[in-house]
Amino acid sequence: MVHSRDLLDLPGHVIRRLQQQSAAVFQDRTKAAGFDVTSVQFAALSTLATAPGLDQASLAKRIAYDRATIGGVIKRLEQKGWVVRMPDDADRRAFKVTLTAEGTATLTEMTPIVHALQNEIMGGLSQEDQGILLGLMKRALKTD
Amino acid sequence: MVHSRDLLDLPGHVIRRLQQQSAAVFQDRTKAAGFDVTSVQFAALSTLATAPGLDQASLAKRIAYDRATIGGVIKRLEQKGWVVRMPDDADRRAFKVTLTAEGTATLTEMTPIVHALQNEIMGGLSQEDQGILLGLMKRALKTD
DNA sequence: TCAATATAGTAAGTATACATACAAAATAGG
DNA sequence: CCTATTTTGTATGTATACTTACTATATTGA
Repeated sequence: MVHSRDLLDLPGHVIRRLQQQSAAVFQDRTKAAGFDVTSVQFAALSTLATAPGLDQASLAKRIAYDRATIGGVIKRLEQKGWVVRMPDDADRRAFKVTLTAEGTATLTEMTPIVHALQNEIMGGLSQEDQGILLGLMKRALKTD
Repeated sequence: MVHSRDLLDLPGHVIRRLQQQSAAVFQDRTKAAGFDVTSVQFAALSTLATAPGLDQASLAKRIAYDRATIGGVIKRLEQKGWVVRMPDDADRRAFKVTLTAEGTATLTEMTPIVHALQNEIMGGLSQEDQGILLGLMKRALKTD
């Protein structure tokens, strides 16, 4: 009996499914609006807009990624012409990452679309339930 | 003002973080118990225990993956000796996937550990809040 | 100051994830 | 019965994600 729990009763499984749904909605809506961007790339751009010249390791910490992953993300953002990497004079190991004019413009266009699709991520929940869900998820994050 | 929303106010971002936390807890706890398994592999094993001889496409549908991803997962489970693939006599395109004796034994050992770690995934939430959160997440899934 | 330690970014390896395309096989429909 | 469509599994390519290891550089502490 204890043994026969359905996968949908395991939070881990449901969270994975929700993340899948979230990523799919993000891709659909941004692509439909003419953008070729992932949610990770958006998070990076969004953070860099607030903190221009941030180094990769600090950026990784802010959006909760490891350095290796961020390296690839930045590389692709650079290839798209949305960010540039400049050597940090104060620390020759590090690169300062900054949005380009095009990156800034694209982010400005994308942001309202990304905000608008958030409601869709949580399916048919009422606004109130969405608020409760978001609040609980934030509290469930150990590094709030 | 509308523009300055924090990333943690975007459900998509929080869901991604929660999925990260969930995967990390899963890895830690299962590894500490001596198992080398991912949550996806567990979901596959768990489903195959209920439906022996299921083909890859059907398995993919049940745990919400595409066929390409499941192909790789099954391949790795096969390499570990936990499942076998047999040609389906009724459909020569398909393979019937079944747990081996070792796969069944391992799943039996792992299951209580996986169930036990679920509470940890949702951090410091009370049992009641965990229930509410799980319920809301399930309702948020479009394909409930 | 100088050796021990820590940190930044990269590389390599593994494991998801998904889109697209393909060959082989099954099914539907006229 | 035969063609058009669909489906199964695989292959390829792209993008996360994380671990371990490595080089270059910074920092710490005796």
